[in-house]
Amino acid sequence: MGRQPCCEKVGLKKGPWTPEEDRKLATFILTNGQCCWRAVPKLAGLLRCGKSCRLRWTNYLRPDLKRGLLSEYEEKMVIDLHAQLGNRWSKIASHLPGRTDNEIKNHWNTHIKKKLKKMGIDPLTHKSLPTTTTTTEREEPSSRDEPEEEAAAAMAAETSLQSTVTEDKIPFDSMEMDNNFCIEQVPIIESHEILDSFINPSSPSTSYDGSSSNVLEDLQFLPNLDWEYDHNSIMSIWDHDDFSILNFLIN
DNA sequence: AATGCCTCCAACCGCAAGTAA
DNA sequence: TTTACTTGCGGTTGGAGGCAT
Repeated sequence: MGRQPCCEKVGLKKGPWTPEEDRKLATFILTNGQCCWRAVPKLAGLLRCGKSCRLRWTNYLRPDLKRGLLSEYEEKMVIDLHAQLGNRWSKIASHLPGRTDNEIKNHWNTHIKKKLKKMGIDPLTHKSLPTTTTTTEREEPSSRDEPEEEAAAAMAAETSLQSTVTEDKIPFDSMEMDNNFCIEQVPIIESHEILDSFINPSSPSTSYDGSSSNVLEDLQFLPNLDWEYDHNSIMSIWDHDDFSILNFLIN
């Protein structure tokens, strides 16, 4: 028998998520936690398939995500881990707190791959490309946005980095740092953690315009939930337990 | 200013793996 | 063991925005 689609596709919305859809999904997850994704769109009142909801949450709405470009340090980590693990993006992501497999995969394909090629390193094997490599074999000629000096410096950095890589040991395991974060270990996020990240101004913003200080503002969460509270009011209820906070959110 | 090309990344697709009955 | 279903993963695509001409 053929594989069934993940959901009834007829009448389902595709493409970019709207702030309203984000708000509905986030509200649902806040209220119910992460449960059966297949049921989420129906229960949350979304015309999306469960898969799309899961992806949106894990790649974008999840409050523990970092935003912005990978730091130089994170980039080195990715290169190191890729040398060890290959294209196992989720495994690589599990070593980088707050980063998703999709984000790392995109960054690899758009930035790191090119960088390595310019440095004369094969991004697949992490070994030096043959010196006879022609321009047609490379994806692009040396370009306007990366001067030779920068490439040389990056090469030097990479060389020192590679010296730390061994066959059987990943040189740095970020799970040991900070809060022992690991993506694979956070299927359920406590409501207070979600709220904390939403409310904390240092939390990531969405891509709508990046101008506001938190996701709630970006999603226009407050007005749509008929909240009569401003940011300070939310902070003032912070000492309450989870249940009362959820009631506050829902009612 | 208009047009075309390029880059980036959010989101989709299909398959694999895991799990329950 | 088989079947049906859910979730996770990696490859790919499409569109928005930036840049060059």
